[in-house]
Amino acid sequence: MRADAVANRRRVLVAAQEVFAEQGAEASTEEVARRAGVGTGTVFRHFPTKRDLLEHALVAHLDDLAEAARATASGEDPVEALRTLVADMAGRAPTKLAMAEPLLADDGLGEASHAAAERVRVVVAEVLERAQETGRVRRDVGVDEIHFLVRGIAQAQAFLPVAPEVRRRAVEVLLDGLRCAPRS
Amino acid sequence: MRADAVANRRRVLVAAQEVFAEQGAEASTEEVARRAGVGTGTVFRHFPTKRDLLEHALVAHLDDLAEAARATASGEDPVEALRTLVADMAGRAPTKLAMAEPLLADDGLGEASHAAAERVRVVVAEVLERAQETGRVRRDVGVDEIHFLVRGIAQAQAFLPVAPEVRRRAVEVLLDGLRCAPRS
Amino acid sequence: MRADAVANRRRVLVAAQEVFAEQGAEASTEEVARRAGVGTGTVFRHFPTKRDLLEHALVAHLDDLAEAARATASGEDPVEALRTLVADMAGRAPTKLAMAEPLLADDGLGEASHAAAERVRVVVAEVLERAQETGRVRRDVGVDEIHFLVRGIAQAQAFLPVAPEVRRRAVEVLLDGLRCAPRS
Amino acid sequence: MRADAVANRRRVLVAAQEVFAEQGAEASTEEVARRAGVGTGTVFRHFPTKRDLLEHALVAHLDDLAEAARATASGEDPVEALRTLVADMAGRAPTKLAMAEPLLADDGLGEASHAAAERVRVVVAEVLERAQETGRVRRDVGVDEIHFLVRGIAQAQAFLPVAPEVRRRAVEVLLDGLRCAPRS
DNA sequence: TATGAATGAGTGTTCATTCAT
DNA sequence: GATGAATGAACACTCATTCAT
Repeated sequence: MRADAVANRRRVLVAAQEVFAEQGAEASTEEVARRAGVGTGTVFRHFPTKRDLLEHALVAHLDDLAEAARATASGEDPVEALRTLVADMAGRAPTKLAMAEPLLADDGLGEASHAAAERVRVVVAEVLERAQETGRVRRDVGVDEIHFLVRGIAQAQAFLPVAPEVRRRAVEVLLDGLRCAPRS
Repeated sequence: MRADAVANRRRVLVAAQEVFAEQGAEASTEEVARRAGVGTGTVFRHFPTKRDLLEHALVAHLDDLAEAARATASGEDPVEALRTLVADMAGRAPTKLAMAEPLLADDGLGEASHAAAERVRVVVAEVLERAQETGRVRRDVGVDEIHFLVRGIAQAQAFLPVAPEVRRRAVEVLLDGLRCAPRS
Repeated sequence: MRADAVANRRRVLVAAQEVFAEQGAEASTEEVARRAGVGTGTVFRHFPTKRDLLEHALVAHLDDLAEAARATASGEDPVEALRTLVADMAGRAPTKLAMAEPLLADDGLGEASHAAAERVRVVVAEVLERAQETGRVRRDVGVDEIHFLVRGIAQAQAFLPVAPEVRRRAVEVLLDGLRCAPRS
Repeated sequence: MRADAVANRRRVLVAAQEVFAEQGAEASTEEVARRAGVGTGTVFRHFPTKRDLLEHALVAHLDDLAEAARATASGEDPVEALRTLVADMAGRAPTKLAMAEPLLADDGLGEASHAAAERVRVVVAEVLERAQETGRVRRDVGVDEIHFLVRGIAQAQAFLPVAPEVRRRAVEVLLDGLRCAPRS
């Protein structure tokens, strides 16, 4: 693939994430093309169906997330890192969901998405384990439960905007629930 | 309004809830009309835009929820009632969201929806308060937090199917978080 | 179906035959709509896919042909009627083929087309039999052979326009071949 | 023109005949390029419009046909050679028509096609004349009538598949018609 | 009032053609 | 000269909305 084609592909993916985040997955491919500064034909050359476009935009999004997560993981106090990561994932999730939902509703995520999701999962697992090793986070939950709960928090924000202090308290409830040790 | 008009209006609303629950809000108005056994013109006479149709279907849905909540509230042990209510809301949430999301994405919910949501809120508040009065539920959360968290749980299930035991543990974390008393 | 809908349906079919005869089956549905004086949506309401439009235009065309054939059959000398019918079919065939070819290339003719073609076949069989009863037309050919040869003559005209006297002589060869009795 | 350019031109023409024969003239230029193992740009360098590509593919096809006809003409009994030639032309005609039809529908064949067609015509005329000299083929038909009839037979087979015996009898009728002498 | 036919802008997608590499 | 990426007009088809019956 030529250098300019690579650049265009990248621009289309960036534009797609923006547009889908702002307008949802029903946004027109033409709008994505306009935002990327290319013709619609170019979008379709790189991503022959809208599904392909959504899927690859999702992959790009997940890869960004994984990279940010790795940065978070590397420095802080493990429990604090977990908190930061949860917040970050919650913040990005509405965009992620806008892209993932139509895929799920139509034959499920593809291979590329699953692979990218797995890359995210690996980092989250690492952060979680290190937090659990401090003894300040209960050990009977794993990455799946984290993902599940974070997803929930995230999606809840998609539903009517929520007052910041409400969200903060809700997250506290969640984090309190995560702390040691499960009481009956 | 004539009696048959009233009946038609009701049938359209019931059909709309069914159709939107099954196919999402992108379902065509014609499908709603077909399901209701009326012509599309009749649907548009009662609800001049698709937005109106979605909004009133949502109101009907919320009113059903409020009624069910009132029934739940009246009998059981208050903490058990809270648990039941959470489960019920979680079960209904996907349908609710299917209708609410496009409204939120386009100028927000209207007055009628807010009023209906408020009626739900009143019942949930009552159940929560009685649960808190038992001392077995932390007092620093209110209806908003409950709604927020429940919504999250509900929506999280819409996102990739989740293994039952994962969900169970996640709900336990949430409920643990809700119990007295916030630590640290 | 309402009276105006019936009228529109008829106008669309007439327009479709004209347009497909002039421009071939690749003519756009929008052109058909324009010619019929309706919106594209109306065309698609009556004929949900282009295939449907082609198929029903073909049926209308075949029904016209059958009716004309019946008129031809009723009066003349049987052998002359056969000659007239062959000429008429040859003249109409290019239009017929324009519509039939894409259908054949994509899953074959549908039931309605087959039924209409059968109605034509019945009339042609009748004319042929009466011509054979005069003893002036060989008896070892049937409707299928007639159709096959006429189709050939017809399609040959679609390929480069042919000088009239060339066509006349070619048809004479064909008719000579049809006359009694097959030699060696 | 450089040697590799000449080679590419030839490969494109061969690929074009294959592709148009298989998929019809609506096949994309990109498919032709892929089959030829070159880029689309190369196809368009040699044949600036699709019309040019079709026209030159047709010329190549007709030149192949003329060569084959010359071989046929050289050996056999003249009447048998005519029969063989008719069969060969009928077999190739669908491919020829696939390329010729869109040209005819859009401004007619160009000069190069006419020249190539004339080269074919010369060979056919020769075969016909020698057959007529045997006295076993009527003298009032010329190459045009042969072409016309053969084209018809060929195209008729493109239209709904025909039972073999129907075709055989139809061809007999045609050949009977060609034999001496025209009866009234 | 109820109906469902008509409308036409909008969507995803294809493809001949152009042009930077 | 060769390449294949970019372009955008065109197409089949959908659907919210209007309006004649």
